[in-house]
Amino acid sequence: MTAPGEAARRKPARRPTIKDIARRAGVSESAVSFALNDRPGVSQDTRARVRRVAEELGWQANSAARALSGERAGAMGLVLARPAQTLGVESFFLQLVSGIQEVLSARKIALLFQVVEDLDTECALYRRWWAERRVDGVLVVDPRTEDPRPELLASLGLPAVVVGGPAIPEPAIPEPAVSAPPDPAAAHPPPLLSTVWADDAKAMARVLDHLHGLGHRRIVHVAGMPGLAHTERRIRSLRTEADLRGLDERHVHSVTTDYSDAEGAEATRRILDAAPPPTAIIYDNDVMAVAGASVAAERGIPVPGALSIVAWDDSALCRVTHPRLTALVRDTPGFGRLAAQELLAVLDGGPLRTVQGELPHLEARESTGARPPR
Amino acid sequence: MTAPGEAARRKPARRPTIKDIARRAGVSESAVSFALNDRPGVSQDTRARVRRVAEELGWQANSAARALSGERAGAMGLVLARPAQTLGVESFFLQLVSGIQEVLSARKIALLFQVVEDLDTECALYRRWWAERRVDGVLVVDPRTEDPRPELLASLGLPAVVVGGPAIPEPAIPEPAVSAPPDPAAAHPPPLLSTVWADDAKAMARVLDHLHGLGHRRIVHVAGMPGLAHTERRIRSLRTEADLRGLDERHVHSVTTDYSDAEGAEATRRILDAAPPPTAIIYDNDVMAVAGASVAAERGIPVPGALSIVAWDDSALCRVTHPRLTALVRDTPGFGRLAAQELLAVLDGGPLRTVQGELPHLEARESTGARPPR
DNA sequence: AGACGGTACTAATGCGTTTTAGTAGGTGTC
DNA sequence: GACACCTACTAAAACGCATTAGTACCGTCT
Repeated sequence: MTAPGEAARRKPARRPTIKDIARRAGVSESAVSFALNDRPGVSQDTRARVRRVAEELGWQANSAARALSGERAGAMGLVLARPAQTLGVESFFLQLVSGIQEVLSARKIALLFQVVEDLDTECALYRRWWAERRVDGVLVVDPRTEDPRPELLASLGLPAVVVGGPAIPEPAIPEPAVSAPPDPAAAHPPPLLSTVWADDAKAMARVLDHLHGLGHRRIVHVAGMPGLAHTERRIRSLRTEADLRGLDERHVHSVTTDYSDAEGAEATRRILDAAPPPTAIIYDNDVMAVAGASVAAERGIPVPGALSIVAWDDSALCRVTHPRLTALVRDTPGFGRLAAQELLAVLDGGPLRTVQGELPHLEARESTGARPPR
Repeated sequence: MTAPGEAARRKPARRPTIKDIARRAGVSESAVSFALNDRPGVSQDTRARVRRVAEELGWQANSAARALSGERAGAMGLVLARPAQTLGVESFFLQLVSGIQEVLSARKIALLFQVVEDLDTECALYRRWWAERRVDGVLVVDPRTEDPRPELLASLGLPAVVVGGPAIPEPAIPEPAVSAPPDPAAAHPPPLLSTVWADDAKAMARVLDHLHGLGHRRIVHVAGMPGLAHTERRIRSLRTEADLRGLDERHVHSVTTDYSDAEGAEATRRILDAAPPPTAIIYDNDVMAVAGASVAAERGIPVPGALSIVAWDDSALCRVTHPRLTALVRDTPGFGRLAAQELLAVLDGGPLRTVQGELPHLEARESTGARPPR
C-alpha cells in the first residue's frame, strides 16, 4: 500500500460527467439530463436507473457548464464596503451571512462574499460580476440615503435585494403636513429593488417607552454613520418619539459617528461634558455601547445609577460587560434568511416587494434603571 | 423620457462577448482571444485595437465559459465550521478574509465563503465544490489535531493551504527524549498541504517573559477548543515555558473552553475560586478576556492590582474595556494575504511549503502589572 | 525556382451541460 | 390501413471561451 498522500498527488481523480453516466446507463446524454433535472421525456424506469448510476458515480453538475448553457451561475454575491480597520467586532455580518447561507445552500447556491474599501469599488465589483456572469443576484447591505446602487443594479438587470432599506419614510409616521410638498416624486421614488427591512421607528418607540417609563427626560442617541439609511431613519424616529412626549431638541437629540469604538467613546465624553448631562444614552451598535460604558466607568459614573445605557443590537459583547447592557435584540440570522428568500423570489420572477423583518425586542438588563433623583 | 427603473427592467442589456469584439475589430474570435490573453499570434497593432474595442464595450470574460474551457474556475473557497450561535464577536475572521481578498481580487479571483455547522458538513462541501468544479482551491482554517481535511483534499487533488497549522511539533521545542518513540511516522506524518502559521511557541514565550518579569508565578491559561491544533500548541508551549522557569503544573496550567464569552466567564470564576488563586490569566481570545475582566470587576478584584489579564488577539474589544487589556497583537489581514499568496503559489504548481507568518507582539496596556504583594 | 521558415491570421474543435429538433415505435381512430 | 398522436428516446446545436490545426502571405536560403 502506498502512502495515501502520494497516491492522491499522482492520480487526481477525474470527475464524472454526464457522458459517463450515459455510457454506464446505456442511454443518451440528453436522456440523462432529462432524468436528472426532472424533465419529461424519460420513463420512470430509465429515470430511476440514471439516478442510481449518477449516485454511484458521485456525479455533481459542473457549475461552469451549467452556467454557460444559458442558465444560472448558481451563486449570489454580497459586498461589504468597509474600510479594513473598521472591520471587526460587530457580530452583525457573520450572523447575517450565516442566515443567508442557510437558505441558499439548501438550493446549492454559493455565496460570493467580498469585502471592499468603499462604495465605488463596490459598484465596480457589481459591474464586473455582472459582466462575468459570476452571480445571479446580489444582496445589498448598508443602504444609504443617496444610494447609487439600486439604480446601477436595476440598469444592469442584476436581481438584487436591499437589506436594511428602504430610505423611504415609514408609513407609521405621517410627516407633518406642509403647505407645498417640495417634490413628492423625488421624495418617494418608486423602489427599484426589493427590500427587506426592520421597523426602526417602532423599535425606537420601544426604547423610548422603556427609558421614558423609567423617568428619563434627557436622552442622547449616539447614531452610526450619517449617510446610512437606517441611521437617518432612527434619528428621525427619535425626534418623532420625543415630540410625542413633548421633549425638545435640547433634551433629546442624536449625534453621528462612524460606528467605531473610538468615536463611540469620544462622543460619550463630549456628551457627558454637557451641562446638564443626559441621564440615558442610546448607542446604535454594541461596540459603541460598550465603549461608552467604559468611559462611564473611567469617570466613576455609576451605571445605571447615574446613567442608563441601551445598545441597539445585542451580542456577546453586551453580556460580558459589567453591568450587562440592556439591548435591542433582533434575529439577525432570521433577517438574513428572509433576505435570501426574497432574493430567490426575485430570481424566480416574483414582483418587487418590500417585506418587513421581525420587530426587535428590548432585552432589559442591568444597564438601565430609574432616572437619578434631582 | 421613461422612468429609469422601468427602462432597466425592460431592456436587460446584453453582455458583450468575444464575438462582438471580433466583429467590431474586424478580426476572428481567435485573434481576439490571443490579443486579450497576451498570447502570440497577433501583431502589436491588432492587439492594441482589440484591447481598445474590448475596453469600449466593457467586456469581461464570462467566468463560466472560461472555467469550462479547461481552465480555472477563478474562485477560491473558505469554509468556516462553527455552530451558528458561536459566530460573532471575534474580529479574526473578517480581518483574515479581508486580507485574503486583497490578494485574490487583484487577480480577479472570487472568494466563496461559507459558514457551516460542523466538520462533516465542511468536508461534504469540499467534495461538492470539487465535483462542481466551483473552486480552484480552498483555504482551510481552524486546523485540528486529528484533522480529516488534509487527507480528503489531497485525495481529491483540490489545492489547499492550511491557515494556522500545522499540528506538528515546533522544531524550536525539542521533545523530551523518550526510550522508544512510539511511531515517528505517525507522529510526524509528511504534510499533505501547504501551511501558513504563526509561531505560537515564541508568542507564548513573550507572554511568559512579560508576566514572569512582572513577578507572576501563578498563571492560568484559559485556552480555546481542545481539538484545535493551535490550542494544543499553545498549551504545550505554556508547559515548556513554565518548565524553563521551574514552575510546575500546580502553578501554571491551562484549561480549555469553547471560546465563548460564557465559558470564558465560567472558567474565570472557577479559577478565581482556587486557593491560592492565580495572579495572572492568559485568555486565548479577546472575547473571553473581556468576559474574564468583567468577572473580576463583578467580584471587586482590582485589575491589574490583584489580577493581571492578557488577551491573545487584539481588537477594539480590548481597548473599550476599563482598564484596557494587554494583548498579543498580530497582523491578521497580513496573515490572510500570506495564505492567499501561498494558495496561488500552490495553484501555479509550486512545491508544498510551510511558511511562517509574522511573530505577534505583546501590546502592554493597563491590564497587566506587578504581582500583588503577599 | 523550389523548399523552408516565420508571421499573422482564420477555421474548427472541445469543455459539460441544457435545449431544441428530430425519429422510431406503438396505439388509437375512422 | 393511412392518418394523426403519443411516448421514449437520440442527435445536434448552443452557450463563450481557449486552443489546436490549418492557411495565406512574405522573405530567405540554396
